Amino acid sequence: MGKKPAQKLSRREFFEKGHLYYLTHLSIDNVIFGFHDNQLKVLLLEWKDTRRWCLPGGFILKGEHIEEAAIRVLHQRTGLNNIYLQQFYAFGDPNRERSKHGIEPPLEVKNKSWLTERFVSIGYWALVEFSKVVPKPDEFSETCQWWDIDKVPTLILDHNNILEKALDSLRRNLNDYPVGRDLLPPKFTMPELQRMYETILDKQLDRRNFQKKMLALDILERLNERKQGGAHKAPFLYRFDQRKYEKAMKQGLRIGLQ
Amino acid sequence: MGKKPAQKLSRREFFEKGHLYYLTHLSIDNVIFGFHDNQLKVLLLEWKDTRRWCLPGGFILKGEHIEEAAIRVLHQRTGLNNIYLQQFYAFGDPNRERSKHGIEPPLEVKNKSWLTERFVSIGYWALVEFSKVVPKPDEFSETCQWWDIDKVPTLILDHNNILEKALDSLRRNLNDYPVGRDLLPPKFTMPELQRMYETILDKQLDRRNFQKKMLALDILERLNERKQGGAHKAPFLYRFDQRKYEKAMKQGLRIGLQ
DNA sequence: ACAAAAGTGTTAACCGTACACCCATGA
DNA sequence: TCATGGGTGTACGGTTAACACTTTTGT
Repeated sequence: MGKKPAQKLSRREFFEKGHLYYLTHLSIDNVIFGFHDNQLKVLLLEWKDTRRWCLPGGFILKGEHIEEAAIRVLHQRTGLNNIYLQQFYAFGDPNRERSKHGIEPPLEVKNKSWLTERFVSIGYWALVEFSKVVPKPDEFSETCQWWDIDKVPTLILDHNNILEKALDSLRRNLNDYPVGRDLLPPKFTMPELQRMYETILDKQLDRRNFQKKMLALDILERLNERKQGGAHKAPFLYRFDQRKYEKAMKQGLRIGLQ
Repeated sequence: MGKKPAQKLSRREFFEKGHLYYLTHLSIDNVIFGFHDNQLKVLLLEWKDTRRWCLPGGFILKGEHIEEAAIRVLHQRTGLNNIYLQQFYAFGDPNRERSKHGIEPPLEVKNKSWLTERFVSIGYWALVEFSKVVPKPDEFSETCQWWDIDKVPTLILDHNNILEKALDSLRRNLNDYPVGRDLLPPKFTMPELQRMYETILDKQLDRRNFQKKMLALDILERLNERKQGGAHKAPFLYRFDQRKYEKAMKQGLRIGLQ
């Protein structure tokens, strides 16, 4: 008890016996951001029964650090490892009960399941490289797919609110820490980096000042290559200097974008 | 069940039956800051049995918002209402078990109590007016008193770490939101306000530039009184403009102190 | 040749910082 | 009258924001 179940629980066992392995009343919700086609995206799941969308989440094993749990969930949905996760808020409204929102466990276990109780959820956000993700639905969901951040439908429970708060936290983070490495491919152009910032901040930035600021941070390395194939002048490719990036990650920056 | 217990639980009932009223595996820890004698203070409790110090904390009733729980705990220890509380982090190390840190429930209920399990704790910090607080120990503690922030002893569990993180969060908050109203008496002088900032930031600030910045925020109102009784030139008294303070609280500031 | 995107440089306004001067008060 | 703390103003330097010009490329 308290360890990882020796074998995967069946759906029914999960409802009936999950509380033997997982912490009750507590869940994790991950807001997984990606960037593609000049759009900020978020990974969502669609429930099998209700056909409603939600954030990828999960529960905490009894011997597991909550961050480990978040990492595990992230890995299960995206296949990715070594991802930067940021805890941003705990959601503790007493109305956070699945039963109050039309999300019932199967009839045969109703009123017996730990899942009908009220849950406090701890929110994490993550930034991932869009192209590397292979979205995998979990056993309760039909599909797992990316949504444009401004087209997200009404989600279950307070998940829209959680997403909102995650975006807030991410934006606040933008001015104090470097970000691009996790959202962009290893090599990228300055205009691409700028689009990313503009998309997250939902704000237009001056091309020339942006370039100066980014270079002044001293975390970028310009390569002797240009991105070919565009319709116009070929822009230089850049990559992050790993060492300097890590350092900036630790001690913070003060970017101050317009 | 799930409601507030009709009458206060005895110590033994609390250990044996607490899980009927409170969420298991979940606790609240409050870091309550005060300011007095040019010192930042934090309110701590001393356990009866182990004589060790800890942060004032508590548990979440089944029908209670986690923030309500934090407010309730704050009220019980300080007697204060309407206090600004800020959630700053959830602590989820699986080693957060009382039993692993020499904090055992009474022998007669050992191994039967929900309190021996591992707990995830949600941290809140609060700023309170030192002089208004009447520290009240809870039923498990001997004393409840203020400690200078730089003289805090070794606390139980990871409470030193929680305190550290709370200070971090408070400092980060300082540059984005107004703060003084909650830590200072209603009328205060500019030097007093400056000492408060200096103490929290642990940094000396230029007197003249500080004054300019604070006034530029446009949340202070200078009164036609001066603080008498000091050894030197009598400084003006100020108070916060409530409406403007609230507004700044919502939309944030960008102070940028040296 | 032209439009559109990218690279580079210049300037003026603003802000943060350092510092000087005067005033009030108690010893 | 002197030391100390408080109130107010100025000047310098660096940063930010606004903007102009040139280069490259596909059509």
